[in-house]
Amino acid sequence: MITYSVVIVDDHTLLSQAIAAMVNTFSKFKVLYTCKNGQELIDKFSASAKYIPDLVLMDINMPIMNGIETTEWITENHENVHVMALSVEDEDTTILKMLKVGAIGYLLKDTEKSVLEKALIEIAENGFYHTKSVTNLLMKSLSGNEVEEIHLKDREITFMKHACSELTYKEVADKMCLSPKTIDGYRDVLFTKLNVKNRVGLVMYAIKNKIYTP
Amino acid sequence: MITYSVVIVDDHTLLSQAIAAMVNTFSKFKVLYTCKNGQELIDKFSASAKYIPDLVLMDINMPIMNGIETTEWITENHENVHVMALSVEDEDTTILKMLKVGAIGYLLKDTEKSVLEKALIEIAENGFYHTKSVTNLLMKSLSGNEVEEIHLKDREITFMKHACSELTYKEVADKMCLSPKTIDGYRDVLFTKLNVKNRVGLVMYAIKNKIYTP
DNA sequence: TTCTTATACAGGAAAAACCCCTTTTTATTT
DNA sequence: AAATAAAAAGGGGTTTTTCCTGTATAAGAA
Repeated sequence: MITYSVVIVDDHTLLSQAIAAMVNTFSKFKVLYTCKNGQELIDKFSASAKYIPDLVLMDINMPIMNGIETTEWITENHENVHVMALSVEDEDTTILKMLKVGAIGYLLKDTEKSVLEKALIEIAENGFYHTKSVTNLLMKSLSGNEVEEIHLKDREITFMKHACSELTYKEVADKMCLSPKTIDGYRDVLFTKLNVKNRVGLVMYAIKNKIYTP
Repeated sequence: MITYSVVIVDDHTLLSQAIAAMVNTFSKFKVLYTCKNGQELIDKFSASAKYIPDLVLMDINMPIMNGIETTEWITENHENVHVMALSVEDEDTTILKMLKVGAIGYLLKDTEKSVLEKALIEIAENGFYHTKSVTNLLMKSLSGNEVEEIHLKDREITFMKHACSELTYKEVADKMCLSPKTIDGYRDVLFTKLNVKNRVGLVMYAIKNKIYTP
């Protein structure tokens, strides 16, 4: 019987080790090793071909190099390695971003063991796996409004972080050594870019997109 | 050899099953069952004495009945059951709240398998386990400023949830069927109660304390 | 050089948020 | 029923935010 090699990437060591233990109980799969972040994984891949698995189970929120960047690197450099995203959040845009950079599956962490096994088998044998919620999401995204890229510049991000505080805009301006009117500009640009109506909307966007962590 | 029975409570099924698998590899421990939230656990406890374990590994953020409430119930009704908190967040106040209601240990989810085993053994045999960060925290809390209880009423919480949106206060007033002036009142009371200066402060408090989940 | 383009900044006005203090209404207690 | 406490609402003010439109300036492209 063919066994597929699996690598797990997750900054929560306990979780990754636990999933590793679980995957090892599946007869068709064998965990090669686990990583704490994307950088570690790339280092491994680059070190030797024997560290390159068939499948990567990838958490999205990681320090140093997150799941999206890492998945992008994998699909660009090792196209025969399959990546399945594994995450606690079912935020629409996050899932889409993962699929966009080449993940072929997306599982929420609150799934059953048997579902995980089924997903792994399907990926290994057919090359794809999607939970129903992802399918729905894909349909939503295909039918109509495009999920366009929002590119934020460094200064906008800095401003947004300051906006997630109790500072007034004038105080933010002081911190950034800019005129309050310039800050007005940043804010207005972000309002239209991110499609929000006021500062609270800005704060929510920053939090949802990990620009600011409460 | 004595084996200790363990129950795992976590709404992320995958994680709880994975941890269960891991705990079962520890020779001294045996998982009785897993639960998705506090309510399920209480139902089990109440159903039969054979469902009452020696140890509970408890996640804090759960729907229906969270880790803090559940731990409180356990320590009140089954004082010989030990609870260890298991969480991704190392927010000071959360850890303190857990310890306050009777958890005897606190582990962050990014710990090593071996650390978990050591922790379980220490709890089972000595009845306590604290990671270094918790010890630090306890010292901080003991030396000085008391962590005083902030009691929020239902309407204040409802208001706060609405404040975490792009609605204006006037619109919030409409939603709650109150005069804008009453909303003004709620806001001002919360500002002093929670020691924040503006709406963003309110939003941050709500998020940090899981009153609103982005 | 001239034409863009991006960035920093301004004036002004209206809306919303914030603050303090008072009154009415409703519920609770005695 | 009267006293008291709490919740809801209002008056009127200042500050901040929001939303326009428009200008100066420097850097890069034609």
